[in-house]
Amino acid sequence: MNTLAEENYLKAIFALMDENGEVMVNELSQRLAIKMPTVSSMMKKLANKNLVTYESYKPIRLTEKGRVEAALIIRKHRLTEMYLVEKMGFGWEEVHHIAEQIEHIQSPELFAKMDELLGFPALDPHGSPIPDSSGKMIPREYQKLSHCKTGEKVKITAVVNTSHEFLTFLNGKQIHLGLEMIIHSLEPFDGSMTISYKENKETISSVVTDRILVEQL
Amino acid sequence: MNTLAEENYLKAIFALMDENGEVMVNELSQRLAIKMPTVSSMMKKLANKNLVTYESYKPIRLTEKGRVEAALIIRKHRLTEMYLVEKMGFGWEEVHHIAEQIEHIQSPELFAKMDELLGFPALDPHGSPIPDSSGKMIPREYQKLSHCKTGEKVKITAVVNTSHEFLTFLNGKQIHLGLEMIIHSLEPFDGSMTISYKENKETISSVVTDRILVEQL
DNA sequence: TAAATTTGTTAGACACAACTAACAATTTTA
DNA sequence: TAAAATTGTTAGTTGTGTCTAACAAATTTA
Ligand SMILES: [Mn+2]
Ligand SMILES: [Mn+2]
Ligand SMILES: [Mn+2]
Ligand SMILES: [Mn+2]
Repeated sequence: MNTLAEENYLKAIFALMDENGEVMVNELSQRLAIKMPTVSSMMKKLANKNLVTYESYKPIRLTEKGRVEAALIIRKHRLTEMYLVEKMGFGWEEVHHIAEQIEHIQSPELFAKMDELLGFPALDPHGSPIPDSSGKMIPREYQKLSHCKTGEKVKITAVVNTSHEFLTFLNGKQIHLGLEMIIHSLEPFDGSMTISYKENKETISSVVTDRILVEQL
Repeated sequence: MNTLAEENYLKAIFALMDENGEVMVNELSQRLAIKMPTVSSMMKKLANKNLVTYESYKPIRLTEKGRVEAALIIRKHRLTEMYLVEKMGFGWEEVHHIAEQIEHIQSPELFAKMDELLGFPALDPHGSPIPDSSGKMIPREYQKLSHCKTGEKVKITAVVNTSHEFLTFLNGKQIHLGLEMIIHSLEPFDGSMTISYKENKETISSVVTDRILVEQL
């Protein structure tokens, strides 16, 4: 069994591999807010447990075993978030920090029950896919809203960042998953975008459009 | 904030004070399956944090602060057990080891929500009182079934031991909270008791009758 | 290519929470 | 009350996961 610290490293490596392909000690250090020497020595430990491949000064990669263990923690995280929103009435902005703790609970029964009560959901409340119980995850190939062009009609399928502040900002603008919108204009100078949806017309910065994933309608 | 280890010590001291009044290093050591020198040094740490009173070779007691912190962990434990049984469909024999982990989750919102969804329950699935959010717990002074006499009619109000094995044993005999029974006979030699309830007539040992709490009807 | 910057490792320290071995105090029993 | 048993402490060790200081390698910039 892996420790709490090990589990958090695995999850972070998984996310960084997803974003950038390979992972440097430096990146992992910043992501986890843990100093490089600590990360470096943890990588030796994880390599020893055959969860990552790692040689000094070379990039880090999850092994297949490591990838599956990371995916199963992410599964617990996302099932929990979905359960908290759908069955307990929490807002999508409230659940991440609770799931960050519950993802480490050791109880296959608990997560199997959540899964069952939720009807075996494919996505979490932020639109991210929930890995199956063997660790398989269907990758989402949606595009960033920031990459869309004027005149396009799109539907929000996921958000990239799940911080309380970002999601509360979206709540304030009544922006949520499934929302359909038209791109009115795109400011070339700073990438800010004017969109319309329902009765709203809003201008949002590229900081926001970079964190929203959409599908073309 | 207290560590996981500290929280488990506080809970154990609380339970032992409840059972025996005062707590010896030895008892705590056995209860937690942690060697005495470790317990001894932890007591210094907890005394330093003003959670217990402790002097070498003297019995351990929780301070008022320690008592409240212990009660709040027990509150989280029992709310969780109740939630798992009432809202998720677990059996009363399945929930203790899950609650043992979830009791350490730091999220007032999560437990407030459980409490609300459950309608602010006073008792957990094993009949134990749930402390309120200020750490107050109404003690319930039921008597052990083993102390009852032949001919008495009683109702089961709580079970003392919440191990999977004990509760599964009770399930097998269709014994549950709220069950009313008549004491047919009591064997003086070994304390075994013959009881009848519904269509059942069973003889149960004193190991069992010691762990069942009842009220007189 | 040489210097500067960034990235990473090694070495040594520390806090926490566990352990064993040895010894000391307290309580029970003879 | 003396011996034995039980209970508890002290001292020193271990493993985990963090840190800082110092140094080394790799990459970027001049
Ligand atoms: Mn999340
Ligand atoms: Mn986590
Ligand atoms: Mn319990
Ligand atoms: Mn616990």
